[in-house]
Amino acid sequence: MYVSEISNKLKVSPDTIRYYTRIGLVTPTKGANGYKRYSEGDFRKLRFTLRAKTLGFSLADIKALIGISDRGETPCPAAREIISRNLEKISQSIEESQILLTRIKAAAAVWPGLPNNLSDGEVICSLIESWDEEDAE
Amino acid sequence: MYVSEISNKLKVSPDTIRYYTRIGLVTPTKGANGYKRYSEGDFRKLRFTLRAKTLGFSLADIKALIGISDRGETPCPAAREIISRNLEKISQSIEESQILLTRIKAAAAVWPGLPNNLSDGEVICSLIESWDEEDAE
DNA sequence: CTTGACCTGTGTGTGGCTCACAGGTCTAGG
DNA sequence: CCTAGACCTGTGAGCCACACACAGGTCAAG
Repeated sequence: MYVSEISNKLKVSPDTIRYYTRIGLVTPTKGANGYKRYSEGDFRKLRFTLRAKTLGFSLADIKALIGISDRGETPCPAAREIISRNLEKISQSIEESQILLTRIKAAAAVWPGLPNNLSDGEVICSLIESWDEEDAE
Repeated sequence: MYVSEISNKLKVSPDTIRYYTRIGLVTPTKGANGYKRYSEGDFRKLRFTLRAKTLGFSLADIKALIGISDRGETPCPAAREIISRNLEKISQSIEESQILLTRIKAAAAVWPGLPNNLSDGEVICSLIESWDEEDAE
């Protein structure tokens, strides 16, 4: 299989497949015409990669898992650990985003009361300039 | 003011200040010893930058706002638009993260029922291999 | 004037792609 | 046999917002 066939089957851009190849997730052989040729195993690895990604695995994580599998060991314990790490990370980032959202909404609400025009070049935008007086250090 | 003084006052790393300088948010002058010297105006721009960042502004956005302000116009309308764009973006990303979280939890829940050991090298990790049958394509 | 602590600028690496570009390959027609 | 053009390929570089490594400069103490 060539890049385009793989990318069609997996419904991602050829560039994505090429990128995964570049970082060493798969190691296709070179055909006579110089094009990269992917094996069935490569295809499965790439499909695995895309699925793992939807579970929040980083490509570095995935590369490690593939390596473990290639050495004949079962990568499931490692995968389990990554999953639990990801759980925390994502919960945290959701929290942070929600805080950010609250902050933005608050800013937007305060807005109408502030002047648009400023007397000199000292202040860039009064909303933001005057903002963090409450949460500043 | 030198880099270190600015970074102390604003409680960010010197590298951050240097980076902001590199991308042109501020344009300090060069002192006799080759060190960059920041004016009061530079300081205010950098403080503004950090505050705007806590509202989700990108550095590109911020650079544009500073440019508008430098030309003597009021950047508040532009800032307003950016804020409303950010509101949407962040709401969306929160939703996506929550979906991801649900998916991971589901995966983790299914896990104990699946075999750890595989008969051959065909499958990398059965949890993930067998995963997306329900949300596939 | 030397030791050493600290500070500086620049270059490079990060993740996960995406895009630009020059060139190769393949098919249809003359 | 050759050519035109469509498509495909590989590689290099760019994106964001920094963080880090490194060589060298600066400054106070001895």
